[in-house]
Amino acid sequence: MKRHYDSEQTRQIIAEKATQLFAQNGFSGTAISDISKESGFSKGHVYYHFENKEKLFVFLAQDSMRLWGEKWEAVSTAYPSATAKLYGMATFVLNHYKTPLLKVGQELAANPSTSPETVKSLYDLAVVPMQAYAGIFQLGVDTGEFDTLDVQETAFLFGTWMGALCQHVFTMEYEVLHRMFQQSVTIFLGGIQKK
Amino acid sequence: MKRHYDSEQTRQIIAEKATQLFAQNGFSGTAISDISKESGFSKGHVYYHFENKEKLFVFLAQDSMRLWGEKWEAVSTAYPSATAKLYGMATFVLNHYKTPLLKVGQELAANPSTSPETVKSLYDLAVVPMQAYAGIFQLGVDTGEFDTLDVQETAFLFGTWMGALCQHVFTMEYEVLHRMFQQSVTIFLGGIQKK
DNA sequence: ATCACATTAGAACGATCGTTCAATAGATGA
DNA sequence: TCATCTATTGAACGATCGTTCTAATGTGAT
Repeated sequence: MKRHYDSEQTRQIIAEKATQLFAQNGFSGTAISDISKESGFSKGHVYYHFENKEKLFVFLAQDSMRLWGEKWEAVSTAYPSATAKLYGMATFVLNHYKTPLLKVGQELAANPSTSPETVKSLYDLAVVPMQAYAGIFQLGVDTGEFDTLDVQETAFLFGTWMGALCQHVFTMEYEVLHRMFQQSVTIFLGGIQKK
Repeated sequence: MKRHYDSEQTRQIIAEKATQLFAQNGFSGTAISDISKESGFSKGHVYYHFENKEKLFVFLAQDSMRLWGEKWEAVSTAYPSATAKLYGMATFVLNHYKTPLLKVGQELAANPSTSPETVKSLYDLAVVPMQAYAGIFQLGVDTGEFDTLDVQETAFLFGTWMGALCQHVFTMEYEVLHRMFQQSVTIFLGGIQKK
């Protein structure tokens, strides 16, 4: 049962361009007409694939976050220690910077006219990276690399910092930003490692 | 030469409500009609005081940033060391959280349709807090409290972190967030203090 | 009381937004 | 080849946006 044209690919293209635009210009800063123009398909066709703008965004955010989690799961095993994992995570976050969708999600969730289901979906999304961070810190405590610490709180603080650094991805050079990420981890580790 | 009604106060009210709305809902997420509704004055009257939306925002951002700098200048002398200043700065940032306008400024500056003068003005704005941060780190290096470090880079990293924590000001309780700020400074200090 | 001017409101504009829908074009199976 | 279904377009909608303009209203000086 083959597709007639390649509708699946069309949907993919729209999704990719939309992700990029949302990440760069925010939710209300991105128009369906922008997505249409950038992807090369008509405005009406976007609605053939996605019910509306909110649902489109939620899908993209969920999808990119799910992919993010899977990729990290696959990569993380290569690092031998919690300390190495933390440096690896910094580079990983930088290289998979679709996480800005989380920030844009905050914008959407904060808006009073956003539907409650959407808000709920968006809050649930933050769980994915937070669990990944928490896993590293729990490991570090268990192995004795890190001081005893509140794992959830530390994950929250680390995640906040990494997410904020991501925002500079459109205005700074990769090399410079990469050094910033590494430096951040070094400082962070200095604050939680066993003396 | 007194004002007829109290136009100065009117302008102040509009500015305050607008600042709050911009900080909470972003630039494109805030409509002039919102500002009108929230301040209690007509939409047309907003344009009596401010030329247009962009100029209004730039004014608010510049004004709040200038005030921020002055207040910190006045407060900072009370702290005896760079370490104490850094903890004080964290509380200060939390209590004067209008800094989110900086984040909103990024949103505006990233939008291609924003006028170049506006973009320039917004970039210049980040200088204010960055200098305040850099001052603390320079002091710490001079007094020997901190390890030798790149002052500008460290200020950038610290500022990024504090700014990101500010974003939670609308969704978290003050007490909890305050502990997060303090904890962040503790971790950060652990990474830069002399061993 | 009246005049001039500062202050405010509110209607109206063109543009753009998210969304809907009827019509078309391409592919498939009979 | 024809009918059917999917994929796609483009026009059109009502709402909302930033902005402008005109008219009304309050104030201080004369």
